[in-house]
Amino acid sequence: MGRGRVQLKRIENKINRQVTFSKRRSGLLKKAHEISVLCDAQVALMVFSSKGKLFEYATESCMERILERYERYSYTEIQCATDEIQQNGNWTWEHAKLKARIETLQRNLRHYEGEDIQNLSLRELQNLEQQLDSALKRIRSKKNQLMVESISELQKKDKALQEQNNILAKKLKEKEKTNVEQAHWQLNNNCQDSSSMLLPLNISSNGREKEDNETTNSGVLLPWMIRHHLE
Amino acid sequence: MGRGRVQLKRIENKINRQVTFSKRRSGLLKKAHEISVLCDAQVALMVFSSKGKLFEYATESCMERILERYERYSYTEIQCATDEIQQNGNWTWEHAKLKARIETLQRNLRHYEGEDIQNLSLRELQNLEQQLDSALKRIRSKKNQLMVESISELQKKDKALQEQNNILAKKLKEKEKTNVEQAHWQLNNNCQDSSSMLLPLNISSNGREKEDNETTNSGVLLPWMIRHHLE
DNA sequence: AGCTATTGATAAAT
DNA sequence: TATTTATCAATAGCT
Repeated sequence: MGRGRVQLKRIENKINRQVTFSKRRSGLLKKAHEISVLCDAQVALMVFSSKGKLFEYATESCMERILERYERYSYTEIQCATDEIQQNGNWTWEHAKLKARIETLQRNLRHYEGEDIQNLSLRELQNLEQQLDSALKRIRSKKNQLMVESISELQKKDKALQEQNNILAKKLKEKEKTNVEQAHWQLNNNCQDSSSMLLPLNISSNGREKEDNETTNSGVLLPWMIRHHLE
Repeated sequence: MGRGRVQLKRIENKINRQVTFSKRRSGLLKKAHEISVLCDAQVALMVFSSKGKLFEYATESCMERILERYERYSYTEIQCATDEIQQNGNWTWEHAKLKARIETLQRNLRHYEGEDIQNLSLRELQNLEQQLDSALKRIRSKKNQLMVESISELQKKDKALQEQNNILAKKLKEKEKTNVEQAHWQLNNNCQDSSSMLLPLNISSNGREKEDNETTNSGVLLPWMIRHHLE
């Protein structure tokens, strides 16, 4: 849609990004509303611009109820697990502790995200920098490892497919040869119309390779498409 | 889009509604993802089908953080809300929510620290890398800013001290001159022992500069030594 | 679940 | 920011 295909990656030009955001945002809100009306669904949508401004949509203008429903959906299991604690009693204390812990974690997280760093001292910034730098190194190394694995797996698959290909091509050749011989034989013996002679079937390398790759890909998940161990 | 214009009202035919829901839902999720990538926005989307099944999308697979951000945006007075809850007595629910949040936060933190990344997919690793990289940039920029400020402040102080120095040196010179004149005067008038004549006091630039710097530093905190606004 | 004819969304230009 | 226009994308109705 629009003058040219769009790459799914961050629009670098700031103006364009802003314009696109504005357009797509209204489109998204519209579609959210449409599905909610057409299909009788409950929808909640929150969009934060890169500048931090919030745009939201909620079916029947009731974000609250939908969020509650979402939380009910998500936390049912945990709720059961903590039923026991309820009887032990000191809820207020427990609650305060958890809240404090959350606040700390959130502050740390925001720092790791490079946000809310206005009030940090040089020393704290240096610690953060060091921490992030080493984390980044580890993550890049892991990413690299995954990619290397993925590549070697693909290469292995590629090799296997080529071999299979060769075998099939060989078989095909033999078959053609047999057909030709048979045709000759028929020609020599019966002297009939030669229109029944078959052209070579078009199962040459290109067409089949593609097909094989497709079936293979849809059947096997490459390492980077999934979590290694489902949680 | 499609074979005919669509009325914005509930689709009565159950089958059609179900099919349309399925199609539009995937379209909506796709568009939510697109705007989030293209425009660098944070998006959270929840869709409940009419049968109550939940479908969701969240930028960087982290619904929790976005919901928190939303709540921060919407209710600044969380503590008031807490008070209400306390009286309503729905402790179990609240407790479960807090615990889940802590768990999520901790997991995210560990990821930001480059730990527990064994089970992440390539895509998740890439998101992490991007996030950390941009955070690191911001932190380094902030650190740099602080250092530059600090340097310019020191330079300003340095300049002021040198001026003060010059003034003091000048005054001293004048004083010496006066002393010499006085001595001469005494000498001429009284012809007494000259052993009482004073040597110039050792208050030359080197010694005093150091002293001044020390007192100044202990009195004024440089910007990078403190949080700008104490929390 | 696939397939098209259509409508809808939107990127670029204004 | 709003409008226009040329294109691409989504999807309604069929199979």
